[in-house]
Amino acid sequence: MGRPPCCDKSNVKRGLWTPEEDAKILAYISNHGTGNWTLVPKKAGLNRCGKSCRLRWTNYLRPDLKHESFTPQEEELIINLHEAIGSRWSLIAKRLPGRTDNDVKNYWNTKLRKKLMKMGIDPVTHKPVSKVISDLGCISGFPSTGNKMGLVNKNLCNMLPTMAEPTVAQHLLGPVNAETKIKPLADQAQSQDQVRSWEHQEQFQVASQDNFQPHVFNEATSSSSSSSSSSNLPRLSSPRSFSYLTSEEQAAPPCSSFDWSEFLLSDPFMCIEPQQHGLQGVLSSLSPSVLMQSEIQCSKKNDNGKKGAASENCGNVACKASLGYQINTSSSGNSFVDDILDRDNEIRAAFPQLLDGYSDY
DNA sequence: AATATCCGCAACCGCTCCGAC
DNA sequence: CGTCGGAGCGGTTGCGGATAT
Repeated sequence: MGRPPCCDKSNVKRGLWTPEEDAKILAYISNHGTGNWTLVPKKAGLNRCGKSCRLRWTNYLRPDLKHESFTPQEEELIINLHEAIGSRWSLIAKRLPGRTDNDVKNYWNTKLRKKLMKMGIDPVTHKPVSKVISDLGCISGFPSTGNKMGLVNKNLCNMLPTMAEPTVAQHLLGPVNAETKIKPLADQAQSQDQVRSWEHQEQFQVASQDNFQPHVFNEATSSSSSSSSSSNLPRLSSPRSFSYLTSEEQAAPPCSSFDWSEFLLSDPFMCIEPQQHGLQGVLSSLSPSVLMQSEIQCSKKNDNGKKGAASENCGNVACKASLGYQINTSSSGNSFVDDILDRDNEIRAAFPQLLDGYSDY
């Protein structure tokens, strides 16, 4: 049984809002504030769904909203944040004072995506389109949907941004001076809980335009250590933060060689608990930076830190992170696609039951 | 001038999250 | 611990204006 609708859709007005309706909702909220949105239309004398009222307020009527066009700085920040965390518009919007998630999303879909494509950059992976096509062309030997290897393929696609190089910022602004490279978010964070708390808004919010600088600009302008910055604002690093490991992390031995069987087994659709296959070991061997980045990606479908932080979901992401790390540090001459195919054959030999019921490819 | 197409934005839809009970 | 319902999120749709033919 599905959930009942929040209101009787047939009896509420839909579509564009009139100035009179706007005036009513503004008057009501200025007197009572925002509270229970389901009660707002009734109390404000509007024949609208409460949800519709909330959207109208948050996306258009809020007094702190900016209605002018996006600045180049905002544009740059959106691109960098999209590269780092994907289409999490609400999180991106929190870094852009006066902008809503809807604003950012629309701006991305109508302007930035096309702009990147014109520049030959894939707006999903933020990689040059030619590289994406060549990678996917190799992978396309797998069936696209409907079987388990298709899911592995999907995981690989999700992972692609973690390998993005050169970066969009470099395309836009030229190469970054290596000496002024920023430290990754993870290095600035005191704990993973801090990152989670950023995700949960309070510290993630950027209050003033003074603090608001895309990190590429920070790279170019910070003279020495970014850690000495007076601002406590966290800066999201892009997925390329893997290459921004601290010297200690770089010196540390990479995590034990990546185990493809664990990667495949960790696929949630495999219905096998990753912990049973030593994933915890993989997790514990990852550098904090890698784990932190994983956390951000993982939180896409698991925002709630309470629920299953070490569950299969994060285990899976940790594997992706591990894979990305391994690829970036691999000295093997093979492409990662070749490695996938090789290892896949091994997996198929070792775990024939995994492919029961699925056709060969 | 009329029509077709494109584009940007506001709004909606369906889903998940999360707190209250 | 499970259920319920409000709030929030991301994807999609549709309208209206701008531009091209």
